[in-house]
Amino acid sequence: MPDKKLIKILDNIAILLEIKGENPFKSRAYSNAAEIIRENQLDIQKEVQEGTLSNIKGFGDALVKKMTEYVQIGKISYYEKLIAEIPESLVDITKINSMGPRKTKLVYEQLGVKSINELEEVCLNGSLKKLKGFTDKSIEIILNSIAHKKASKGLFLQNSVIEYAENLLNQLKSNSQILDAEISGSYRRFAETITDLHIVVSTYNPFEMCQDFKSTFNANQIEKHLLILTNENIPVTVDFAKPDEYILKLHQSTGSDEYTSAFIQLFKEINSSFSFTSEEELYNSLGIQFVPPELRESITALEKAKQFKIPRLIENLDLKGMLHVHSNWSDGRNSILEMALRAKELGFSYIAMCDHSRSAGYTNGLSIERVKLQHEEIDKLNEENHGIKILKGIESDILTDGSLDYPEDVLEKFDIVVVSVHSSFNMSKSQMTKRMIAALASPYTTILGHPTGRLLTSRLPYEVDINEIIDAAADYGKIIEINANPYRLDLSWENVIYAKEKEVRIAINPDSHKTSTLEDVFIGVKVARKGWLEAKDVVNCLDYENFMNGIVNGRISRGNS
DNA sequence: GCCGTTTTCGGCCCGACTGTTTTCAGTCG
Repeated sequence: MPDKKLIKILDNIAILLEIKGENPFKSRAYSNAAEIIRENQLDIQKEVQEGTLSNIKGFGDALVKKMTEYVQIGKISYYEKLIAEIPESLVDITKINSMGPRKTKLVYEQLGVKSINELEEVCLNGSLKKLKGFTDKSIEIILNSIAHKKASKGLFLQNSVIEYAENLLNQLKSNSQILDAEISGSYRRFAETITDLHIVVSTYNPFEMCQDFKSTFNANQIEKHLLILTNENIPVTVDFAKPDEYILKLHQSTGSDEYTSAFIQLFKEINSSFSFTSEEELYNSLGIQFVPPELRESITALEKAKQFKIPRLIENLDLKGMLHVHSNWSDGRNSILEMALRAKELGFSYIAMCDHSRSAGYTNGLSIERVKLQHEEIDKLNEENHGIKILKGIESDILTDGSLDYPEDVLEKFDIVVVSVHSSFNMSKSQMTKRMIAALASPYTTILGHPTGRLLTSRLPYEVDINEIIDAAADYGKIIEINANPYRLDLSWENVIYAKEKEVRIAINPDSHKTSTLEDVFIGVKVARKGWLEAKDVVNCLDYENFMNGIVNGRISRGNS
């Protein structure tokens, strides 16, 4: 388990050095060290004690010395000195859009702004506009970004609480007097972001068990509930119930308010029993079809359940192809073969390498020459036969005019082309929509990547008419991706419902940059389930032959005999 | 601040966009 406090200190040093205007490469050395610890789950204490830290690339004499100090006394004096010089809170300001280190320094020195609230104040009272480099437009961007940040306060990504939630659950389940326990609430429904965790526990002695766990979790007790405030700052409620109440409580605390109140009404009309051994039995007793937790958002699901029209939703095992992954040819960590072999381990029979295209310079995007070399490597790997087929793909930038990033004679060499926006996010809605539709119109386009560009809790989607994009994808017969990166989940499940209505086919893609995140693809399956998708709606549920015949060979209408 | 299968010094991730810039600095992906 890497030391989160240390990672934060290193990241903060990097930003503070940038604000100070130090050598950017010195700053990068610190953020790089933080990244290495995070990525490799490095136990710094162990490395220091065993004297092995200096063997790790990225830790030179200076960093080893600072890490040793941290392990010995729990702090780094270099950092203490730095934050005595520049307020640590300036780090938060650099997270606001258009506020880089230089502008952060400027507003601090000229206006004494040390916090996001103070930044908002100088935006509103007009004093920021007097500074060089700030205009109405940039102030609008800053205010929007602050508003989004405030609105995201208290929201957690599923991904960020999963480890904590499961540990808690295991701790509860390991007690012999606890018969069953499950996380309910918006977490179980797989909401995009959650505000709290709710756990329901089955036991013959609710009140006693509640008391027993009170000290373990350092919690407040209200009757048969425990309220835990965690280090992660996410509020947790643990609800202890007797076995005969357990299923109803679990069910009641899972659905949305709208869903649950409609369900309770139905339940009162029909049922006299209150004790069930499973949720399936509960639904059965009402004479309606079982509704999977992901669908328990609106009463639509309940209506469909009455008509027995809930489809068999897609499951992890339905996926056959891993599309849209990156390798160390662009900004990925692992080689093509490493990515392929891990995908094979996860049960996939084909993988499409989709490294960045040439315009994405910061990602080491592929020049035309390097595309050729990569294709040679893929051919060689396929000849060697590693038990998984490797497809030649690309994630092509959609340029500002909507064109793709290579000439036609290069584009036609790919098996699949994922097209994505990575630049000029601040276009008007109509311009951005037009740009993306132009990309969909290209005969070389296979899949539209992360269609709204949002980053959950940190970046708003760019302005785009997503329904118009989905309509265009339907017209052109193009696929849209559910980008399963836990920060993106883009398309959102609501957009997926609309896409399904329009019969747009979906790809579930991890957009993974290393072997350890290939499993993110299964997070995308949850989004797909929440969007009512079946295996037949998702192109990477096709086996290799059908994918090649139906998607790859049918992609380009001309010159592809 | 890190690194070295030509380097112990001189590179290290680049290029487009934006603003008020008439030749450049800051931000972003």
